Amino acid sequence: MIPISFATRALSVPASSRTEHTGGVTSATTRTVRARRLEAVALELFAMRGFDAVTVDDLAAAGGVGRRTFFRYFPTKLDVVLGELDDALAALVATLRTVPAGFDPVTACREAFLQVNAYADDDVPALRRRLRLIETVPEVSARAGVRYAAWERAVAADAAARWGCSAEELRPQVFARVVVAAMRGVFTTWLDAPGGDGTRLRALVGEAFDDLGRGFAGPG
Amino acid sequence: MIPISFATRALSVPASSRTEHTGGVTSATTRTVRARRLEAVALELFAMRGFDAVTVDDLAAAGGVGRRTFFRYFPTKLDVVLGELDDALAALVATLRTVPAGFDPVTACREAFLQVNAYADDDVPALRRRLRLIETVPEVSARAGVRYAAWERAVAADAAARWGCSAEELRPQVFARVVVAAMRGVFTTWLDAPGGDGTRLRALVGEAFDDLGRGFAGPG
DNA sequence: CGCTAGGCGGCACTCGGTGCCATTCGCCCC
DNA sequence: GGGGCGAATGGCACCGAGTGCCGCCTAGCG
Repeated sequence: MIPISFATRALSVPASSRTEHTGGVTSATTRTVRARRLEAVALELFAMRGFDAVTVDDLAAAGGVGRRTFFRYFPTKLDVVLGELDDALAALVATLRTVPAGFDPVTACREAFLQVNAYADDDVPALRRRLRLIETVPEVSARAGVRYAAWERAVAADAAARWGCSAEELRPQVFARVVVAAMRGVFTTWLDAPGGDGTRLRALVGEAFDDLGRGFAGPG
Repeated sequence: MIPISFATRALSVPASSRTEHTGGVTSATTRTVRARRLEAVALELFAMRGFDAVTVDDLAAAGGVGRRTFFRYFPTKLDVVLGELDDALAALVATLRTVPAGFDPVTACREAFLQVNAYADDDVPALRRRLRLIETVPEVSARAGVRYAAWERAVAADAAARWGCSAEELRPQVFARVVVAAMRGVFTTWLDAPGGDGTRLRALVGEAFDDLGRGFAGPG
């Protein structure tokens, strides 16, 4: 994650960076660098003025990029907030694969999600800002739901394999949705309690999976 | 639910209904009647041409209504598909209130959701069409998520009261999200299995709550 | 040195959604 | 019976997101 200072600096240099042309064949690394800067600048603007009050033109201008180019980096204004959710999905799938077949889905998913949610302390402020935006702006939250659909499919497939049933059956379907929903509930709780750090987040993930494992019928 | 034949008929009479003016103080019943017709016509068009290929102008014209008026009945093109979700929420809350305080949240929610999902056989085809649209079009699905947020708040409040804790704590937060997610999983499963009727739907709801109550750690 | 490929970005367009405002019509009161 | 009154209507203009098209510019290569 790019430190905020970078974003602030970029904001104060609109004209010079405006004319910067990487031009021609842009390498993949250059591409992600630009995307990250665009992202940092955007989050900065959203935090300052609010999501709705910032137009895509603003984002493009502040990032020193044409409006048309902005949409080549992000399919949607909403997706700027969501960031590298797809990378996290890949990590999730990879971790699920490392858990031996003998373990039940709850255990497997607990491991996988603990892994995915292992944030360094330096990344926590940016994460909180991002999640706050997701929670605050309904449209962004909705878009997150769309992106999480792929996670649900992955979890359903893994669970079905471990239970020895089809992924279309009720149990893996419900389990998959429930796991992702639980994670979003964890984020909400973590976000609303002040001063939660990375360790606290992982603890909450663990608790949530405890609940999913033993069920909600018993006492807390 | 208005039978499909009505919608088809309305589609073939654009000009005459165009000039129909209820005018002046439209009663609440007239209003819902118009909304329902608009809705039926829209679902018909969506089914024929696909959601994206139908513009709001099309919907308004087919419903014999100005474009501006259309947006007075539905806040969004997406919401036409979602229908009377808010009425269902009210029913949910009402049912939750009737369950005595002694019962645990899982039992209370089971009752409430069984109640809410009690569809007459006549309504099932329309329901399936609606749900199919929600499942197929990602944007609509996302919008459904936004609308369901109110359900989650209601469930969280109820669960917190029964557990004697705050609604901001982890358990009610996770439980609320999980319950709604489970219901959406139920819909998916029910929809994808051919020939499921209202009874089958309620059976799946029951099964899902069994899972939520006893947890996913044990065997199926 | 010219060619080409590919990123860039301006331009115009579509469509969803909103504010504004004149119109129209039912209803109530005079 | 007629004149407001209030509410729904819907036309119009406008904004912002997203897309297709196309000319431009630069790096790399023959």
